[in-house]
Amino acid sequence: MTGAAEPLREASVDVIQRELTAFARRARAAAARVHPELPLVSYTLLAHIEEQRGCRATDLAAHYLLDKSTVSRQVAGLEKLGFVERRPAPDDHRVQVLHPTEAGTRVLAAAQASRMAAFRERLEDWPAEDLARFAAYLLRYNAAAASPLPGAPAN
Amino acid sequence: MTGAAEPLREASVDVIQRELTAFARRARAAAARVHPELPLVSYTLLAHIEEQRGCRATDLAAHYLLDKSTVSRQVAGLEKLGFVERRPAPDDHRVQVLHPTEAGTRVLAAAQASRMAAFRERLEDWPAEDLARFAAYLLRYNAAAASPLPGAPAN
DNA sequence: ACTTTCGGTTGTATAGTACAACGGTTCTTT
DNA sequence: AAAGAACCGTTGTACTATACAACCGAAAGT
Repeated sequence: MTGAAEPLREASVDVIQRELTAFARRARAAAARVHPELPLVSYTLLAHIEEQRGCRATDLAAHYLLDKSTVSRQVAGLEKLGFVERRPAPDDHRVQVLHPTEAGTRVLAAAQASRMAAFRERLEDWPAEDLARFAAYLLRYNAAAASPLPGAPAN
Repeated sequence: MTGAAEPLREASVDVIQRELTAFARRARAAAARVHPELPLVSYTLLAHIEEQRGCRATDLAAHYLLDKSTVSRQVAGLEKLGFVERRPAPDDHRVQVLHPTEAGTRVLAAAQASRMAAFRERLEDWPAEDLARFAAYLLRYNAAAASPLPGAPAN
């Protein structure tokens, strides 16, 4: 067990828990404010698609821990908006490779820019060193969260 | 302007942006896994109610940047579950002060415990120093995010 | 060939949220 | 004091995000 004799750790974990939760609560509303054009979470998916220069729906589901159906609908939405394009894979007829369209790339760039601007403004007066450490912590935390806990039921 | 001649800052901000977003995406699902009993965001509201030892719905809305109607329904849900109680304010007949019930306090404690456990497990092998710094960064970030940006339209 | 497994879609259900309209209350202003 | 404004909360409606389960077609394993 993690020692009960470490109140400092406990307190830190508690704060982290609380603050990450607070952030999560606000995130959606904030995102909607920052880029109302790109409806939603699709922004993230589109970003991933673009970054990977083409990927399958299953990859998205796996990477973001989303259900297939959710991804399917999100992608359908993006397609209807004309931001992604599906191309059947030549070798495997089951998969369809997703690519951003010209419009998709454009809108994504715009959304990323305003998003970045919002973050930059909030982090404006942070020393570079703290920024770097904060980034590293988040990466580390999320990496741990991504892999299901060892003993978890993983349902 | 934040200097364009600081690629390190940019990179850090980018990572922070991405990772916080990733966290936000997963948070809800994770919360549902950790405490399915307490339907979700309600957990946060209930926690706030308890912490404040009684508060009004409007306070919740203001604090969490939620619409009145959303809070109204959340509270209604919590009440139906028997976790909060409304008491009319003696002085002002418009407001109703929210208090956790016995059951509410109990379930909240349980949820907090399992939530904490999950976080603790994920943060298990972090040095205490890093935990403390991570917590501080999150506090700082959220404090900045809570106050609407100076130039923001705030629509 | 038969059966799994895999990638994706669709049906259905639920949580969370917003906006707009409304009903009472209380406070302001004339 | 009467009229109007501001405030607190609820309800109607709509939409996004999400999951689970059932399904279809294609591919891989036996």
